Amino acid sequence: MGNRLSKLSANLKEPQPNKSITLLNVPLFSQFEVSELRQISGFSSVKRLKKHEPIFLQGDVYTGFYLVLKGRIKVYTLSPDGKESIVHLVRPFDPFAEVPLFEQLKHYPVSAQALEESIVFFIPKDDFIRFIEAHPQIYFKIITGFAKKLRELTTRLESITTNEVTARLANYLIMELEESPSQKDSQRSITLSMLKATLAGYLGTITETLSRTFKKLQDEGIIAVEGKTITILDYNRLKALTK
Amino acid sequence: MGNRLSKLSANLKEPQPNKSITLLNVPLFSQFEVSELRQISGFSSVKRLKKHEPIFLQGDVYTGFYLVLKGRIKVYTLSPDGKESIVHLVRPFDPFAEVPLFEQLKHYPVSAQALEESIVFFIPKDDFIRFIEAHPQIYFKIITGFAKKLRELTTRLESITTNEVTARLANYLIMELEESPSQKDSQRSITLSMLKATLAGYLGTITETLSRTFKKLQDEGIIAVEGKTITILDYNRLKALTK
DNA sequence: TCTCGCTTTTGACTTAAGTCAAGGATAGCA
DNA sequence: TGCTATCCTTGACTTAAGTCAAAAGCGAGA
Repeated sequence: MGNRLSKLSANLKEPQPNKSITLLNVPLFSQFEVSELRQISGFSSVKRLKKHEPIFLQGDVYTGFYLVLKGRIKVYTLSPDGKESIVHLVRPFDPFAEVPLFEQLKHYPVSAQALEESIVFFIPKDDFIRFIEAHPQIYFKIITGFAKKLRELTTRLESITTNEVTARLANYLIMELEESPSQKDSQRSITLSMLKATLAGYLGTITETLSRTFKKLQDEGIIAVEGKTITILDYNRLKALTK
Repeated sequence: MGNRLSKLSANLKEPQPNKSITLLNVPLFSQFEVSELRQISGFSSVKRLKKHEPIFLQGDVYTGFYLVLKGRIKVYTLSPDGKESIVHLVRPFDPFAEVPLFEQLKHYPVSAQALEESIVFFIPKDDFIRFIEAHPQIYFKIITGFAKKLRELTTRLESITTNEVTARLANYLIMELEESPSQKDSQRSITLSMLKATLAGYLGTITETLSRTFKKLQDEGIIAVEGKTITILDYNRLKALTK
């Protein structure tokens, strides 16, 4: 395993190879052998992104999809009047912009931007289609990934239509807590990887309302907010707001 | 082709076989030959549903998925306090409850009910998994179907978070008009296949608000509402509300 | 360390949509 | 044809959240 990792890290052309950052961690590719992963990294490229750096814009010609290796990516749309709507917040090892591959779209239907300093892996569509044809086992993984996205979206839709902002924020905080690695119950705190305005967009509200909602939860002693760090003081009461 | 159709209709055990109702119209299966379609109908069953008849409930043991052959199906969830949230409105030839197949779920995560008199096709999960394994070509169709659902959900999420009810209703009416077969611009009218309360749920609002919104559009001379029939009087102005 | 610009908070106000309650309309059935 | 249950509409009122404006906080670079 150590061998695999170091070979791959070399392929990713990382100046200071971080062994934990490799395609081996990507569920989409987890079934493949090193030789096949080499093949993938052969036609793909690594991109380092600064905070807030755009990746592609709605309407750009569709050339392929991405995997997040490190950081956080925001996938969003802008309505004609400039209102931003957040479609996904993508975390490490998950793909984004892979859906258009299967829709004969010629252009990206959304925009994407790095929320923090990030590393992504770009996979050109034609090479990937060729790879799929030669390795149809990957279909199942693609389906599994889509199923996960569908579940996430239906849950969000449900939350936005039936809950008020307080419940949606509580949902989000608990989800972050559960998804974030380690520190199960020790230090129950979350560091936002985005502007509060972005979180507001994800929750289907605006920054002022989010600010007031944070304040309300803080006044009630349920959380403590210090800049981008939110500490959960009373998990049970937070959970109770969830619905 | 006439031959194929009649054989299949027989398989569906339709008392008065409607030739247009066959698996041949189902995109998921459109690539298969008659012999394979026979195999599918061999392990599946046809269910005739009365208006408002429940199909399965959230929490029921997951036994398989469905295809709509005729009618309209509502897929929904109920929140603890009884508020209904509509996940999908499924039209003929589209599948529903197929996502859990790929999530190792043991129970249906949603409920489903016929909105009008309908005919559905039930496909048991174990038989279908065996079929998939023997016919991996179907993976691509499944992916395509999921991609379509993902697009629909992101569009709805966007519409619900950035638009007001008037725009959402306009969106819906135009979508219905475009999706409904024939009658392109001749008679521009829509017949709702559901209660107005259900449509309200789909649009992320409530029946009173929907009623007032219908009235507003009617007062402005954009549509005419007579019971479940909505006639579009001024397509351009309706489209302009869309955003 | 200071500044400038961006982010966040706060306040006062508006508004779209939800709630509650009542009255009509309508469809399905006896 | 009439009855009843369900569906839909309307009115009066409340409320959560959005808008607009200003001040405060903060952070990256000079």
